[in-house]
Amino acid sequence: MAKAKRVLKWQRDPEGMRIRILEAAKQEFAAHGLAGARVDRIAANAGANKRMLYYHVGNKEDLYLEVLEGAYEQIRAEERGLDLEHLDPPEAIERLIDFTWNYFIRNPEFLALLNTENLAKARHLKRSTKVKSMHSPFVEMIRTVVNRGVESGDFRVAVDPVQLYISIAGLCFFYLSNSATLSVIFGRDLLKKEARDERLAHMVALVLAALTGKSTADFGKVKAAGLRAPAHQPV
Amino acid sequence: MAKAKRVLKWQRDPEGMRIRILEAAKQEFAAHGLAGARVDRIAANAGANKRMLYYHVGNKEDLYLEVLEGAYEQIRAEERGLDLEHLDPPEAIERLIDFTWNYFIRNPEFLALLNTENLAKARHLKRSTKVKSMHSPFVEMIRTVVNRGVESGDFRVAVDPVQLYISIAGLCFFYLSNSATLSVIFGRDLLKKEARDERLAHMVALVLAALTGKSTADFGKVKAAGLRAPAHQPV
DNA sequence: ACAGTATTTATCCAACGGGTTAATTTCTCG
DNA sequence: CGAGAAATTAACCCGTTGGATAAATACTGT
Repeated sequence: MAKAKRVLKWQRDPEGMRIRILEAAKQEFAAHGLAGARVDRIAANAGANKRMLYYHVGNKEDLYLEVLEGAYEQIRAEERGLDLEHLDPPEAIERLIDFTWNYFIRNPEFLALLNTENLAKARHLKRSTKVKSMHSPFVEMIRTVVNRGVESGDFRVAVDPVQLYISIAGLCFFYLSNSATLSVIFGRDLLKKEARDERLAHMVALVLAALTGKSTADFGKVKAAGLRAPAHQPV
Repeated sequence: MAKAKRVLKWQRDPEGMRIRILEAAKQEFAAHGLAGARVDRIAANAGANKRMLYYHVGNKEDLYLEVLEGAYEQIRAEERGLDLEHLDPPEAIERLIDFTWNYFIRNPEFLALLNTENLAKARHLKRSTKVKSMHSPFVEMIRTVVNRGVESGDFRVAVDPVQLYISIAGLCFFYLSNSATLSVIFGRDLLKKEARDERLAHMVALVLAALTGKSTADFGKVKAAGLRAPAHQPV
């Protein structure tokens, strides 16, 4: 009995616990929305007791807001890492689209969270000074790129950077966020590798063609990346 | 007491009841999603007893699916009414964008329902033979328009109609579906009249510029409809 | 080693929410 | 006009769920 080395029933790890809780919450909210999310499932997936959520973060809505803020924080951080200054304008735009597209693919929860927040009419976001203070560098990046493009003659016209930003995001977002229903409607898997590649090529071609006035190879190639529609009745 | 002309407590109206239930359900599901929707609220807003939902339609999920199918049915019907045959290609494309844009504006519940269904990974849509059999005429319309455009020389290149369809829908969908969060991020109301007009002009200009190679007035005009970004830090 | 605090576990509960059962009223048609 | 079917109301049931309370265990500094 002297050897009875005291065996721990559990260890303290507040930081780790908090991280696991927020990660589990992110997955849960992304998968089921705010109303559909279950506090017990979050706790279980975090390997925690339900009480921990309230101890470390707060109630369900606090948890949700924290997740949402974290999601914005993350994308803003990655956006800042993208420097388009040294690229010539068309390449910069392509890089921008490529980044947006792949960020969305790598972080599907982000798309789901945005949809959930929009279902709530941005009720939480409005109260978050944190998010409102996190400005995306993209609009300014686009503005300078477009200006440079117009000066160099690469681009024919000036475009409102906000509109262009929303357009690029929209081209990527809609395809991915709605891939489930679109895949059913069109009767083909829009998320498989070839389909994704084809989509990226199309988006880049579309935007660059509009800006430069010259059609790039991909946009023009009829056969390229299966730009042809399959011979059937889609919707 | 002989005069006691029997006063009715309620009247029978199965068809009307069914319609009111489905309408109330559409609003409820659009406003709160599948998990957030409340059966009692649907009943109340339909001016009915909760039992009526189960009597006329079925359980919550049946109700949801019926609403979803109805939404697809409606847009398909309106789509068929749009004939692009007699327009020359650029005008046809503009008409297409205009229709899509305004349909989404007139039917915001449709956007919300699609988001809800995608959150559910299209689980219900997959089981709906009804929706799968309703083919949108748009892809075929686009195909012929693009072909005509290429032949006439209006368009420089052939584009996959499916990609173009998704792009047009995406440009409209994202802006409207995410207007709540975007409005907060950009610090301005994206749904007010001027903003909507500006957006429509931008989308038409973007797509037509890409297809025709010529920049239209709106796309080029720097001042037009406030294409200029406001002088501040958005996002 | 021990007192005090931080962290975690173990239960509990009241309200909510989907769905059901049973009674009531209206309508139809012979 | 009256009986049976259709439509609707009223009341109830019961598992789920967010949240709270209380007790236990692990750390930390002295």
